[in-house]
Amino acid sequence: MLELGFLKSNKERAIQGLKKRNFSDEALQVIDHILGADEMRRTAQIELDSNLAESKRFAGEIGGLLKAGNLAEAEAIKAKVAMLKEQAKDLENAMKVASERLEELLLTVPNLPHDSVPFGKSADDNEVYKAWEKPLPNLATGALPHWDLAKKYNVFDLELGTKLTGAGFPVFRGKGARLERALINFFLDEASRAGYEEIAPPLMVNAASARATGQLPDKEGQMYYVERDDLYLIPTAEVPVTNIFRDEIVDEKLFPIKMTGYTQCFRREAGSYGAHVRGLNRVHQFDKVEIVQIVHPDTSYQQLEGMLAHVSGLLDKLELPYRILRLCGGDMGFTSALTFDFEVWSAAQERWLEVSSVSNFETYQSNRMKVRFKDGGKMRLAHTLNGSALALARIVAALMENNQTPEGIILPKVLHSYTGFEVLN
RNA sequence: GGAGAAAUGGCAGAGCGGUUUAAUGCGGCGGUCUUGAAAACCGUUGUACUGAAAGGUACCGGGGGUUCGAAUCCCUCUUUCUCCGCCA
Repeated sequence: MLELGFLKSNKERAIQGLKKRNFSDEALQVIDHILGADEMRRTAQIELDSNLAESKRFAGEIGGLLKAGNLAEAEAIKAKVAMLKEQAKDLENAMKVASERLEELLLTVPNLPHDSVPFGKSADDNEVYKAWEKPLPNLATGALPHWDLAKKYNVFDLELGTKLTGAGFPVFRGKGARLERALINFFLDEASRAGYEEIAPPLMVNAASARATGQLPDKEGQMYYVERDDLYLIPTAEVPVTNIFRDEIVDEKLFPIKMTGYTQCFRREAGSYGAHVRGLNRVHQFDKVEIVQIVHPDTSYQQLEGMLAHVSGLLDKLELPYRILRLCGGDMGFTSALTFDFEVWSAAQERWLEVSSVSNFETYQSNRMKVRFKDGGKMRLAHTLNGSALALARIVAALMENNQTPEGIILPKVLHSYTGFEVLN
């Protein structure tokens, strides 16, 4: 969440930022409500503190009086303390109410967009940051979309997934399952080579973790929830991996902290229907390798560049046509300050598929998470970043469609040693 | 799942109702000494909120209670360890 101190001294900048996120004048009042709640909390605390200080002083005096055998005097002071305690109860309550309101309001405010973020209402307004300059693959007539190819070559089976679980849970089989495993290993190896520590995290997290990275309360409806144990299935490895550093004071020398994790990701995708979600375009469970960084604030945008280069490198090696978008204020995630999306060309569907989202959250997550470091004796919040590198399902879809031939699907060279075969047929 | 034990600062570990402003040791940081380092010695060393500052308040796993006063007593939850059961 936004830092209260920042809001207090930069109200106008906050308002400009939220306007980029298309906040109405009415919605912008949340800032004033926050500042008001803070004021109330402070007033209550100042009174409460002096009340408690007085009680404490009296308690010490009583100790002395009792030791000296001055019972009458001690009783008189006890009566004073009782009165103070009555008042303290009210003050404590006032402070609690104000604090809770403050926290609640802060949670509803998204991150402020970076200066470079374009204005816009929807995905249509995103800026093409890096276009695909070379020609797109030219498929022969009769080329099939990946869901038809999947049947032809037994790559994955959606009907079977429906039988086992429900719609949106693909079952990969044979060479398809092997390809899945190959891509995971390839992505993890590339991330390790780039200096990311490999993490194999839990696939379920508690509410505190989900709140820290911003899934709660904003995306509660998008996560699977295990009520019996009060746990959430992770929508991305970002959640457990970033939370490794929750409530940690990090030694500045460790920056940049780079971690990668492969996990299956679970998303309810409530409200998504229609042709654009066919096949692997949108599923409830998919494999993804995520890269996460926790860095010094001064270097976060430089590190973001590095992450873009890393993801670009993966797609180059997979020989897939892609473009990079800079998301506009209306399409950015709640917690992000700047997000670049990678989209891969899916030749038979003739559309771009999002395969990676790389973001700098600045201090938005670290403030919720309390990831800090000491900067010359002063505590400062670190910056957090993450990106997909990469999400598998749609990569598989694009590889299948773009590389289809009458003999089968020709896999890019870089995968051959991982799959043990060159043609998926 | 059952029985027992435990949870204190970066770590180890004392304290078990009233100068706890949490002892002591280790580690960290600064200094003296040294050509440099080590050793030794001296000093310093948590977080949050609040305050212009001095200072104040809270925090000894979480929550609640007893008391004028709680790290210390009581209740409750959680976690860890040991043993038993079950099990990949």
